[in-house]
Amino acid sequence: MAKKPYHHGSLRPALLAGAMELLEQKGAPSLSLREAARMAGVSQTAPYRHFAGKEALLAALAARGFEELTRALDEVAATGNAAETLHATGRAYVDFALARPQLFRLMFGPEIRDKSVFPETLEAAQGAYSRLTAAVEAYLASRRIHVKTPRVPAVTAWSLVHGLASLLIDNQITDMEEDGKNRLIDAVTGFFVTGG
Amino acid sequence: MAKKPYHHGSLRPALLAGAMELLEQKGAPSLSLREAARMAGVSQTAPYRHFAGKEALLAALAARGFEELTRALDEVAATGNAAETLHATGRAYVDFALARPQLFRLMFGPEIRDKSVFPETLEAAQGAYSRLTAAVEAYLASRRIHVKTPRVPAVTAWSLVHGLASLLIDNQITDMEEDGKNRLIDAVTGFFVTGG
DNA sequence: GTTATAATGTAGGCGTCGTCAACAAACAGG
DNA sequence: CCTGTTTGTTGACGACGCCTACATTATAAC
Repeated sequence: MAKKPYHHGSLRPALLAGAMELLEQKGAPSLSLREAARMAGVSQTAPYRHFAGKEALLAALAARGFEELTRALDEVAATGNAAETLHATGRAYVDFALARPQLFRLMFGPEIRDKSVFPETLEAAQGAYSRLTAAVEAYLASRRIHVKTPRVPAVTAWSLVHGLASLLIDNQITDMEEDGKNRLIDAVTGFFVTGG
Repeated sequence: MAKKPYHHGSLRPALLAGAMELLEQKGAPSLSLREAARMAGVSQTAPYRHFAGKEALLAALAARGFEELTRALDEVAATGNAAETLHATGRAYVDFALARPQLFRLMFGPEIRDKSVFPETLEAAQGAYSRLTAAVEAYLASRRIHVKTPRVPAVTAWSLVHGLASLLIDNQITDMEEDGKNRLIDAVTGFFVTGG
């Protein structure tokens, strides 16, 4: 029986892993530093050696989330023509939110008050945003549409998929069987490329 | 000096008023029943005579929010042609979110786990949704577009404005002066009627 | 190797919160 | 007036974030 040593050895990753599990089970507000510490088998104040406070731990989780989202967007980035890629990007964004709703809420919600306080989180978020922008730009170029900056179309496309994802995970869209919901997601995420 | 009587007299509205103020200042998670009770000048457990718990109080606030949103949408419902009305409806939705971000977050966020537990809130939410649907339906009719149900276009329009509102109040869209932001909002909310 | 120093973990406590049980005051209908 | 119900109060429980003071271990300079 390995009795536990005074020092954990890799507490920071252990805390992040436990906290990520708690996050996905119960959401950020119900996640407690104390419970994450319990899962790692350390005292309730040990986490403060690795994170400035609860918000800093959440910010680290959010950064991981943005990295995973970025990866998911990259995976569909080279499929078919620009219109298809844009559609697939939107679909991947919504799929990510549906697969990990609590993480998604944390990434975009108010629990992390100012991302600029957490450079790692900010950078990871910008990485994900750049994938969206790239897909929109490529689409515009393929349609020979020229704009000074792609900001307005990028925000439009982002709003569309972000709004759909938010409404879905917050249970605002009800009374649909699974199949109809899938078609709905395809229709909405495709709206930007198919036009009105 | 009127010393306070044992019975407050109208505690329920007083609690709602105080809680609404706290909500808009600090957000739902930081709002405490105890502080609302303090503002009303009663003991910390008095609110339990009028609300089953914190969530029930929040649900009542959310219901008020949906009623105000409904009113705001009704105010722009009869302006100009159907396309203009739809655009104005979207703009009013975003304006509401910007004017009362914490209330907006509460209305659509996860603090109220299941609206069906709070019929007043559910009904108020459906009232607001019906205004959105009506505007979309009128627009489709004006363009002689026939659909079996307006669900897909309604959800599309809703996603667009809801996503934009969410991104704005969660500070995801930065580095813009006020003027540019206003044009951005006009462009995004108009996207549904102007087409891609 | 010994020893100073930094890193990492613990113990205990403060003030806050949501909620519950038990009790007290005021109102309302007979 | 008397009685039952409504509406308040008091006091407590467990959980939380976070703080200070202290203990243990790793690190590295000599």
